[in-house]
Amino acid sequence: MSIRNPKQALYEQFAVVAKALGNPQRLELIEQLAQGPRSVEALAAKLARPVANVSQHLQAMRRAGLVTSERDGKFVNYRLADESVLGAFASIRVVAERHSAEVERIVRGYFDRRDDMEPVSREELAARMKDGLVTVIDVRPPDEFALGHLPGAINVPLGQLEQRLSDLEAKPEIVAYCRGPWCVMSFEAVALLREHGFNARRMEDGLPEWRDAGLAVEA
Amino acid sequence: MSIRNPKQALYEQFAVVAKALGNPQRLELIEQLAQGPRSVEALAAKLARPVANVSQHLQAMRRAGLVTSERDGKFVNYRLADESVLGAFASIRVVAERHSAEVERIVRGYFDRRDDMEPVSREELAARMKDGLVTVIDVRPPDEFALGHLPGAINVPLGQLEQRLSDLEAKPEIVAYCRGPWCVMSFEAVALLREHGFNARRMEDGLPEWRDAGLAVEA
DNA sequence: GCATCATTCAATAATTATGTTGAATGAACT
DNA sequence: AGTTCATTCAACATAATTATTGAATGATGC
Repeated sequence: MSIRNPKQALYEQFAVVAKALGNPQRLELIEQLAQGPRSVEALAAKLARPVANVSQHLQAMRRAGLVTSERDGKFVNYRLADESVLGAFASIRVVAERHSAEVERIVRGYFDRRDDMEPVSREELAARMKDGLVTVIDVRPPDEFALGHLPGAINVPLGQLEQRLSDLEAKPEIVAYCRGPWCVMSFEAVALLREHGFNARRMEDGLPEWRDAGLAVEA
Repeated sequence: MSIRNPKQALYEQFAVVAKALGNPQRLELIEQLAQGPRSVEALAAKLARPVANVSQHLQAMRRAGLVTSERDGKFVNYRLADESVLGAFASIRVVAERHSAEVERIVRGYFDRRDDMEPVSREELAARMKDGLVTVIDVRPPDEFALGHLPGAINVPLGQLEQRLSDLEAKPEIVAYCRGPWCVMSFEAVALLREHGFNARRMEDGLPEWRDAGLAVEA
């Protein structure tokens, strides 16, 4: 029976989606796109990869239904198809975190040296923001900040943090966040702030997760 | 990509997991394993694939952390690593359902065909039986079958149908019947057969009506 | 029209994934 | 010890994926 029954045909389609997620560069593109729509050129610059290569990966994701594209002048802007794409990314990350010895090794080796940096959850941060007890800094580059950030957050790109320490208000606590749970910049920011005597922590998640949770975003 | 920062290393690990999900056969194995632990042999039988092939897919999934295996006598039982694997499967399915035109096409085609499960009338069936164009299956329990059935019909109780699919002759069409026009079993039988790629319909009436119409009955 | 520039395409080469076959392994049973 | 049998391995062929390069496309602005 070389006939393909509908069930198998469906599995093939599901596999197409999973395959489109099965590449580190494409996952990185997804994380970038989670910040907002981007042109091919901008993404290529972020990943430091050839434009043609990024374009091909984006097209592969478009064929799988992960992203959509729209021409704007001479640019083509890609964006995530919807939040379910981030959901799939997140659930894959959960599997990897739970079952990949390699992930544990990497995480312990790189992140856990600083795991006294207990992260602040979205909910806790939202509550403390309301009470005005916290200064929130967004350590992402200005272009990403411009496309959306936590209400009241101030943008201090990591590279400028050290020069701008004196600008920071001395509220009881400073919370730094960036692109997502694995984004290194917020770790480095907190490390630097603590070095200079600030009471600093990082938010557990990044802006995409904050937005997906239905919390307010400022533009 | 010769230097690999920890972030990229993590993306690579996430990609390993997604890649392991990016194959229709492995997705089907996951669905089977969702029912409970299974041996390689049992899975190979279910998927109707060579044992060595299934074994390799299972090992690929084990390397990615999706499943675990445990020896039990001469069998090796595989099981899902945990429920997060099903979560990943589900979230991929959601993406596919929302964004794949192909999935929509398959689903619509499949259900439409189910809806128009046009029954075969007694007269039409009798004619097609004479021409040898049709395999007739009686999905009632064996005791009822023994008391009388359509000439040439084979008895395949509904519960055994899935295991005995390979026994079925590949005539142009299969017609299932049971106790009467309101007997659910023939509906289910036809649905199952179509799922597996057979061209199947149900007879409008059951055996009593057939007999009452004066048509031949075998005992 | 013509030049510019972001994006896409096409061709190539290298790597990886997949399925098939038959042999090897290793536990259980006689 | 030898046999059986589920599973795994190894070798091979084929197909798919990926990165790279340079050229083609197509919208924009002069």
